[in-house]
Amino acid sequence: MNVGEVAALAGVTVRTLHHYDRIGLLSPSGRTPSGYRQYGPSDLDRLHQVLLYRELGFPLEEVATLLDDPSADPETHLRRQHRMLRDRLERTSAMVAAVEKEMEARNMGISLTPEERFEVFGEQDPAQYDAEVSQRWGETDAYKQSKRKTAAYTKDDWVRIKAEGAQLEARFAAALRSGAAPDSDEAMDLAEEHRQSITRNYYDCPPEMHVGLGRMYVEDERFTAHYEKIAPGLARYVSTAVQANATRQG
Amino acid sequence: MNVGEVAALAGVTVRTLHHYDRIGLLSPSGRTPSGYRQYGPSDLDRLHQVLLYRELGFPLEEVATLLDDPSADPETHLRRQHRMLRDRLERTSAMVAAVEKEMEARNMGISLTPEERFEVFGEQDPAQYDAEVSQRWGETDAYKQSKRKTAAYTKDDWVRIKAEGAQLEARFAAALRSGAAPDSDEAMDLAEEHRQSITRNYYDCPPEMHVGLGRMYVEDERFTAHYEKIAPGLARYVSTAVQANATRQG
DNA sequence: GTCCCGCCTGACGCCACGTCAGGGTCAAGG
DNA sequence: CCTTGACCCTGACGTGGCGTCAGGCGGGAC
Repeated sequence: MNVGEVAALAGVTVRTLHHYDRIGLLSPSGRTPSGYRQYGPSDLDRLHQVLLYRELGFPLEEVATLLDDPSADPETHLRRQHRMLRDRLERTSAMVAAVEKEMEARNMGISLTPEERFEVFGEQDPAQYDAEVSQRWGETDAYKQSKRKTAAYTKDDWVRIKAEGAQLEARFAAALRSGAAPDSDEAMDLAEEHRQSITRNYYDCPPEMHVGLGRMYVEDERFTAHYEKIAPGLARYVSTAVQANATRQG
Repeated sequence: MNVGEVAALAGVTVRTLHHYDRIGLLSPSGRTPSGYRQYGPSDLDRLHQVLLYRELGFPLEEVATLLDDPSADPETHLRRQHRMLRDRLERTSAMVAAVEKEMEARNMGISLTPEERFEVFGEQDPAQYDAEVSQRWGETDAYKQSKRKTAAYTKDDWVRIKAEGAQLEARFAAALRSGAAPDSDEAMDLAEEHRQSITRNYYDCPPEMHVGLGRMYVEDERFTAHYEKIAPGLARYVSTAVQANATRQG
């Protein structure tokens, strides 16, 4: 793909891609003989990450160091992005609430105190995550070692986590074959186990979010295919069990 | 208040306030004999608006024209801010969902198409609101007249809307005095009427949001006072009725 | 009086691009 | 085969929204 196509796809300008090339943040993996930039799939991956981090307010230089850090795998980035996006969601809804409060106050002829109206503009600090951890732990050797260790851990655990997932899927399939209803205790318990394993291994996944994942298993053909390959009807079975489990909990 | 205090309150730097003064976006209403900037309550109001619009991505120059537009009263700004913040909320949760999808995909060894991953970065365009209406209506005289008319309307209707609100509150008070339970049909109907009047006159207010407002009536002392002045116990009565109505609808 | 903090006004710097300028490239159509 | 128009290239300068000194005045606590 050449610049124009990538730009259109990603919703940025050509100039932006030129800029990212110049500062070494994202250089296309190839060039045509005539000098045209040629972007490959891996470049798109990287661009995606760049745009996410940019959206989250990181300066480009920091984005580069984040993405070039060899001790940080894609999962690390996704988890960080997820956490920051959820923070932002919270902050935005606080602002929505503040504006609603102000509207209602005006509606009733009440006026709010300045402190109140400004409180939503408090600390945000985009780079607080690195800063925070550096401040708390210092850039000591212990901290660095722990960081390396965690990175190593993740790689070691990777196989185990994958196996754990596969085993759960197998147990789901067994339940399906045994004729247990998707809203039976057995299926719901499996769903709950699934949710908890996500929370343990990846990110905090409350039942509500879990239901969203479940929906995706039947709505997105590739996720569906993944389950159907294990046992026919499994995608819908898991999805229903997840939903039943969430209802049971709520 | 002098710069430092305002800066601390609003969570911005002194330099920022200097800048806003220089470009004429926010000049303090007074100066001490020695030249110190003196900010009054109205300056804080304006600063609040400025920060909201800035947060929403408007360039400062546009913020100035928005806030200096004599045909736009505070309610107009609040409604616009509210709408844009809700848009942003939607967009952010879409991004959260996208990241979750990606995590889940990786978890299952599925890879997403580039289009899919970039789709959340589609159009956003901060100034789309003005642009949109200008494009659709053109900067014609008809458009300008309609704009003036709406502004005039709002001012004319203001009295009616206020009266409508007061009347509703009186009917709530009557219901309370008559001994009707807050979750009686009578009270819930009043609550529904309240919600619909907000939707008609101010902003779209689904039951869920309405419950939030109701909570505020008992949690914020000034809102409570407003209702208690009409009839003792009215704040909690209205709040409960609103919640009952939302439950009935949901 | 003096010490220190806070305020003032320039003036320069920086980031993430936007916006020309001047010129090569590529594919479709005449 | 040549033109035409859309697309690409590399400088180079401009811009918005401040950050960051530098040099100097104001003010109140001791």
